[in-house]
Amino acid sequence: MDRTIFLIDMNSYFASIEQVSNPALRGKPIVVCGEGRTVVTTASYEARAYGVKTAMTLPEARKHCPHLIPVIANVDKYVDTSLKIHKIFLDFTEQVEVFSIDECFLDLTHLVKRGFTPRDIAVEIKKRIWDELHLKCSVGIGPNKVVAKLAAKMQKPDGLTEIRQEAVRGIFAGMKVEEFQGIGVGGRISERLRMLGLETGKQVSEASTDLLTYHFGVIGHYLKRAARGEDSSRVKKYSEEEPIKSVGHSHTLTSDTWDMNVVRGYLMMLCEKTGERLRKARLAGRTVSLYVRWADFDSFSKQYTLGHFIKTSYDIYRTAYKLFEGVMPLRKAVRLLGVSIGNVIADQKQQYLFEDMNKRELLANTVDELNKKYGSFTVKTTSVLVAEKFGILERCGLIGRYILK
DNA sequence: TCTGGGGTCCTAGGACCC
DNA sequence: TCTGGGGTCCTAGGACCC
Repeated sequence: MDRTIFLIDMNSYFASIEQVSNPALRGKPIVVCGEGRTVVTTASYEARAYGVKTAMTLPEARKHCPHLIPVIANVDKYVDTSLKIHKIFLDFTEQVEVFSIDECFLDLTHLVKRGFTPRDIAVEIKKRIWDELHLKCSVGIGPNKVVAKLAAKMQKPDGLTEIRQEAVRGIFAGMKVEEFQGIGVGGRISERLRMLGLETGKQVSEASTDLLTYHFGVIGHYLKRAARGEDSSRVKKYSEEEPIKSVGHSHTLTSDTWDMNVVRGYLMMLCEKTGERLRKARLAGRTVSLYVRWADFDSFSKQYTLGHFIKTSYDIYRTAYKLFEGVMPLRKAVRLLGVSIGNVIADQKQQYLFEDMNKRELLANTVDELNKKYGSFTVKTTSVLVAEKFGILERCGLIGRYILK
């Protein structure tokens, strides 16, 4: 039975939202980026015309376009806009699977059966997104998710590409393996496929399953099918939300450091942010991971699984710091620190009254509530105060934005 | 101012239990 | 006493996605 699957990919998403909300940025070459030692997250089409690309460093981007305007990312705003876009999709089908902040799969088989053409549905969805949010998107249409995903990449911006079932085999057979990027075939895999003499979709689809599974494990089976444009996975319903598996934060220091005070300060900040989000999601976890990238870009991760679930920033910090002690004394300067908590479960206890919580949880919750109401870091726990003492907030570029409010 | 930040999944080896 | 195997959990690293 033929299905009609859409992949809708928002064009230059973060940059377009910034241009919609600030008229002064419209028609200008802008990039959305982070703070400190950062790279381009999204470039507007005006900036792309100069050769500015995602993942470029800011100085590099400026070389291409000297009058480039950098805008600091405001993720809350982008999430908010995503929810509005999802609402539009839900008017067409309940099978809306969120693939990323700017991409969704939609199963519109039922509308096609009722006589609407895929193209007309796509035009209507694009019109609504434009009318209501002034944003453009590319729509890829195919008989399954893999085909829809590749179709969406074929025309940008403001694209609309439909690949019919009868055309799938021919199109996929003629594609180079590098063009499968985005459907689970990244740079490393396509490179290894090439080394095996498999350069096109046709060659991969005709390769022996034994060869593919020998070199790629379980991915081998998937590769052979994907290279033919075959995929039977269904589009999930919007209500079937995937449970969160881990929550974490990482940050590249403004400059490499040997200073343990700076390391401790950053770890506290990261644990504070991680804990805050963990509690906001009403979760608790028991595996704490530490990620360190050294100045020479070498990196390692360490994790520890506790016998009980934790959720306070302090408990996360205690474990993360213990992990860090395992690499002391430092042999190289630290470039990046990351903390995450996994093995998470829903934390029912939080629905109980305050009196059920121990003092530390009560404090953490109260701080979170106040910060939610009045802005991040309005109320500071001791760890943030210590971080502040060592100048970490300033180094993070946070001073003035939060502390002085 | 060379190289961000948020995730997920897979693998291989070791510990431990039956 | 020696040897083997299955299952599960954990760790560290790598690949992938946007």
